[in-house]
Amino acid sequence: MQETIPSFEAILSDRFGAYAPLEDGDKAFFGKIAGRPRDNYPAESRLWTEGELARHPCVIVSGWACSARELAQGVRQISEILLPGDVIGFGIEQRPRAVATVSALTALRIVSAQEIASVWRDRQLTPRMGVRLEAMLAEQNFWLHTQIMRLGRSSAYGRIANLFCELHWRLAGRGLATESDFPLPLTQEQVADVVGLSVVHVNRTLQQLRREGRIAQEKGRVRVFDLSGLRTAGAFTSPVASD
Amino acid sequence: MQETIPSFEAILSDRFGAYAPLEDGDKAFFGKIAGRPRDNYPAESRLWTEGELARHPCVIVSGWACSARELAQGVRQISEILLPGDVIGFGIEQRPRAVATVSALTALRIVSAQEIASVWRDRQLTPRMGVRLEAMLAEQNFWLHTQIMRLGRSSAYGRIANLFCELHWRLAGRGLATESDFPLPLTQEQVADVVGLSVVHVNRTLQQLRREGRIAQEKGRVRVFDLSGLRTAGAFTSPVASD
DNA sequence: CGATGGATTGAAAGGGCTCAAAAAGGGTGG
DNA sequence: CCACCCTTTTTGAGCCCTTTCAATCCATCG
Repeated sequence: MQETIPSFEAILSDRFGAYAPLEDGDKAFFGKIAGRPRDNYPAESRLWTEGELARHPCVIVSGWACSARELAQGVRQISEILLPGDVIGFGIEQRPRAVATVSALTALRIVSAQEIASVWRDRQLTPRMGVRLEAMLAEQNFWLHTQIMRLGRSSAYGRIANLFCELHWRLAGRGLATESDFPLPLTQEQVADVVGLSVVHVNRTLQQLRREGRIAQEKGRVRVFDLSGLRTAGAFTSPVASD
Repeated sequence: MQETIPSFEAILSDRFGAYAPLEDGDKAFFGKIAGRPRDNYPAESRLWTEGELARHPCVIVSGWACSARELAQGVRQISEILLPGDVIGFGIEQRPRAVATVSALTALRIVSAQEIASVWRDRQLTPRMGVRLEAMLAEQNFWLHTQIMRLGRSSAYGRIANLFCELHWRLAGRGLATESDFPLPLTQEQVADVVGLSVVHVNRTLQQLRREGRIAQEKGRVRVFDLSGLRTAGAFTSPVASD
């Protein structure tokens, strides 16, 4: 189903190159991280718990994760989805304590990346990378605001449309989605925890989106037939001026 | 109604002293900022617009502000409330472009504080202040996650109870609230834009809170009769382990 | 071929919204 | 100090979106 699977290094280049043009030193930097052994986590396992002292940052190699907050008895609200190439627990997330619980949504592979913490501290030493990290933080923040807008002022239909636009945009930026197609390896229950709806209603809303010919779903992927229409329906805005 | 109004410098000390003990150099730092002339904005005026290139950071001297995102025709969702002592547009908010629109909720007085940007860049030069800024960012992030939980998985009653707990906690931390009393200079419409409800329903929910004897309202202040009860009702958690 | 987790469907109840209008404040100018 | 205007708060009633509770269907897997 998925054409060419981009290598982890390619994902890193796409992800960070978007913020500042790549140079030779950068390749070495990414290579060092990419060369490290992976840690594996099964779906729905927990990486960090809110309130704990956080550990060093790491990067997602493959699989999806999320940060979330939990209420009593299995009620949770996911605040952001973390995709391959995203950094977990960098900057804000970990100082002094984890601000949210991070857990795997699918089977997850990550590598640790302590150098990100030091680049962040000594911004002067590697200015290009420092700028990227700031921009990355800003973008992450942008998506948090997006999530707030989604939950506060959108119908179920708009929430899901908007979420799909976000996922498409973010995945496309690192070579993990095509023009009209992106992976969605989540259960409807997990989607419900993102958009703050019941599973049942997520199901019905997805059906509506399909019935109306906006999307199709097949084997963990979503095909988008009318991206601009979906963006209008979800009142989607991207973090950059251009697209 | 309000006992002793803390000076701006006192607010700054409370706000930043919470993250790292104050020393002599800090007083000079705060004094320099506090000595600067104020800029004034009327209620509901706009400081920055989402997507614009941001300017240097500034600190709120008095009044409340918010960052928000707007949809068509006057629909908006406030993502965070900014209180006296809070920094506007520092770190994340401004690089490379403003992530949200910032506007005044009440009459607002601010001072510019470029030094915050430089402290942030050269973390090594003033490590104590650097640590504080990181912690402050982390706390701000914590409240964003709180807002997401509020909007995604709470009833109207829980949302407002939780919001009041947050405001009480944050204001108390800078000497602007007592044990059982905090200012709330917002219209019900503004509250509605925070908690993602209609004005009408905010009104009814406030009535319910009053009828049940949890709170009382008088002249722009809220008296809390049973803080721990309110916290339970709103599933409130604070950003620090202790309280 | 059961077993299991996920997707789907039906029906009823509820919470929150909308629309519209009245009541209550709060300023302002005379 | 009063009259007047504009904003904010309050109230009523009906509707609709979303939830809840149960069951059923479906696919994958040992």
